[in-house]
Amino acid sequence: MKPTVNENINVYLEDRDLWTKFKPLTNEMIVTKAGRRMFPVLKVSIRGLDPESMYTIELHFDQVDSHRWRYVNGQWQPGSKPDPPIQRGPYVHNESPNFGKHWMKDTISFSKVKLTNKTNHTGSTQIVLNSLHKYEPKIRISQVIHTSKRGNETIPVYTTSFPETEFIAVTAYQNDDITALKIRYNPFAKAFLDTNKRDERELAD
Amino acid sequence: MKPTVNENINVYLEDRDLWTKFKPLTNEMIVTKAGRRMFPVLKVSIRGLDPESMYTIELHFDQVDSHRWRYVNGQWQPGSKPDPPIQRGPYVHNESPNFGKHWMKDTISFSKVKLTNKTNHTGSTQIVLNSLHKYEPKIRISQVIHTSKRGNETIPVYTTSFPETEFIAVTAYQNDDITALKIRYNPFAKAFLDTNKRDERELAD
DNA sequence: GACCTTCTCACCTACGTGTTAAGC
DNA sequence: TCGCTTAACACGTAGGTGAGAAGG
Repeated sequence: MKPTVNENINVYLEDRDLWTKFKPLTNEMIVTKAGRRMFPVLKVSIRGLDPESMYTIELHFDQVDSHRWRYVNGQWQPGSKPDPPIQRGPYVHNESPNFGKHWMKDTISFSKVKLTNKTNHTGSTQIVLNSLHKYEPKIRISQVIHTSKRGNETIPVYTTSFPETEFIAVTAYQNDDITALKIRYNPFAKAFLDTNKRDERELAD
Repeated sequence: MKPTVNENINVYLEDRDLWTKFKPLTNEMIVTKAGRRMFPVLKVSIRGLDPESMYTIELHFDQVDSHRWRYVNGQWQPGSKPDPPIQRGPYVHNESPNFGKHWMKDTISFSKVKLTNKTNHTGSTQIVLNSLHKYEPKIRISQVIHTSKRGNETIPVYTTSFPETEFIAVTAYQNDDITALKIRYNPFAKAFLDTNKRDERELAD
């Protein structure tokens, strides 16, 4: 059985307005030992798959250059040489494998992926990145073909990436403007939004 | 392609010790408008699947008799005639479809299924039951066969049920002993466990 | 009245945030 | 010292409990 390579596959980035608020400031994503979720969350919608065929969807993080970056005087500057690269598998979306009609039904969210700077992770949700290196998320769609009674083939049929979602991995935020945007739009950081509002009120008194 | 009907499939109930605490008292499960999780949670481990074949796993609730039950003087008594039966689809485990090797890797938990007494539900996790009727959970394993470019067949290959997990659906607990067991073993009910302990301490003072 | 259902509530579990101080 | 990382923390989101009063 041959893969149904559909020439009409398209992957659309959701929440593009939000991503474009971060992009011009150079976005940052926290990495921790246990793993930290991304914010904004990467979400896509997909069209053009064969509804009855089976697909697996993966998220990669491509290192976009060969620099270790430094934040100096409010500016990101490329350093001399990068840390040794990390070879790790991609994050496989937790609803994989599934039918084309499933993937096209609703927006696909990568909210469960966790970014970490520690190897030796058992969980399938953690992805290891080098801190202070620049990455670009990439989506790969592969078709799952049942070739015989004893095997399956996973054949890439589409790959795309989103420049708007580029970021530098950090262990603590460097740019205060990035921190402010994270607090403003991430519901889980509402504690700090309320504090800011209270401060404003106290200043007004 | 023919289904790989494996004669060696076996499904084992997990947490059997916990279930057998409830069984002799006649277990009860709450149904609510929004849907209520089961406790204990139904968990199984599966062996004997073909690792490379694809399966879907479903949970049914078989009505085990034709009675509407009543709790009178600390005893469950069968009533005369049951309410009209509800015809609804099964709960499909959220990791479906998936490979045999995936299902056999870890214990499979049905923690997300929610029991309700209201029809007209949009969610795929809610299962409608008749209150005061007796049910027995049943697991069905079906193999997914890609028959052609434009279709899949889902063929049942194994079905089993667990007498230990039988229960009567209720809108409020009838038997205080059942309530006590739920509080004792369900972490989400710890508030009431602490209250009991505090009461005991206050009595001791 | 008796029986069953519904709703609100306090109190938990579980975990996602940036902050801050300490560590290296 | 400086740059970066770690761990504890307060404070949110999100949602799972039975209790108890009210409703039908």
